Amino acid sequence: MEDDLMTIRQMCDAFDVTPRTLRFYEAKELIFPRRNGQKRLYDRRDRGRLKLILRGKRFGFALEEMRQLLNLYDRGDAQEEQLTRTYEAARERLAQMERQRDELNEAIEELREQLEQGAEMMTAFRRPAA
Amino acid sequence: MEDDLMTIRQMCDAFDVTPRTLRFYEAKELIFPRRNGQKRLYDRRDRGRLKLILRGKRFGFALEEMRQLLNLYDRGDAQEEQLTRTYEAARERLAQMERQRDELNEAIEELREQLEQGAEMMTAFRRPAA
DNA sequence: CGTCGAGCTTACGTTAACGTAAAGCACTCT
DNA sequence: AGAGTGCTTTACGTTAACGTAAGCTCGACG
Repeated sequence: MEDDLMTIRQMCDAFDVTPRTLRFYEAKELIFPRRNGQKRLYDRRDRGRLKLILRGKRFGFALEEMRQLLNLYDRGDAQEEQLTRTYEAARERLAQMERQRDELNEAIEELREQLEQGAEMMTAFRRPAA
Repeated sequence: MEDDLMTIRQMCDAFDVTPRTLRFYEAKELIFPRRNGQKRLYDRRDRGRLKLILRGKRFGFALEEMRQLLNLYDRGDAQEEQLTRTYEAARERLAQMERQRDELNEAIEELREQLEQGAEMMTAFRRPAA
């Protein structure tokens, strides 16, 4: 048994992405599938990277950020500095997300207040039931 | 006293936007300043609309959405239906924002967990103090 | 008279992450 | 042979909300 390779379609089904997406990530040098003739074949490593990429996206990382983080690991020497950098990138992102959440909460509160005032206006404008 | 008009620069200073932004909003038919020769002059109504626009932006409304909402009011007949539509648009947006906040919170939690695991890895990799 | 500053118009540039043709190869089935 | 399927490459299109640059006008000021 080789390395348990998958075609592009199998990948799409497995990860719920389009072929375009996989080719795009490849063009952006985030994954490096091998070829059989001209067809792409994805191995376990490719799947691992893709999984990390998709997870990163959920966290709001841009693709370019993910590329850099992945490349840090890929030097074979996942030494302290690399790990530290990744860790710090993640902590920074976490802080960003928390700020974003706080702003969102403020906006929600503000809008909620507006709506309450609006509700009063509504009843004021409402004509007596027919 | 007329209607207490302002130049584009005064508007920019007052609302902390660029001239480009005001001209852009005008091109998109969100505000309609009058002209003195070729210079724009903004009256109280323009300022009111701009204020609503910027508030809407904070709430995450797109400009096109704001245009539609503003136009509802502008028919002179701010009747029940118009108010209702605006009210519902706002409530919908509020729901969206809450969903967005919830997703963000999930992502934050997930990332936090990852980071805790990562912290363990870090200490494992750390070599004894020099 | 020259030019300076403010404002104007027109119009292309930016950014991210793909979507969407268009056209061609490689196999397989019938 | 023809048709169909799956994959490929190349390359332009999309979206929002402006940024930015070029070139013109107009009134004021020294």
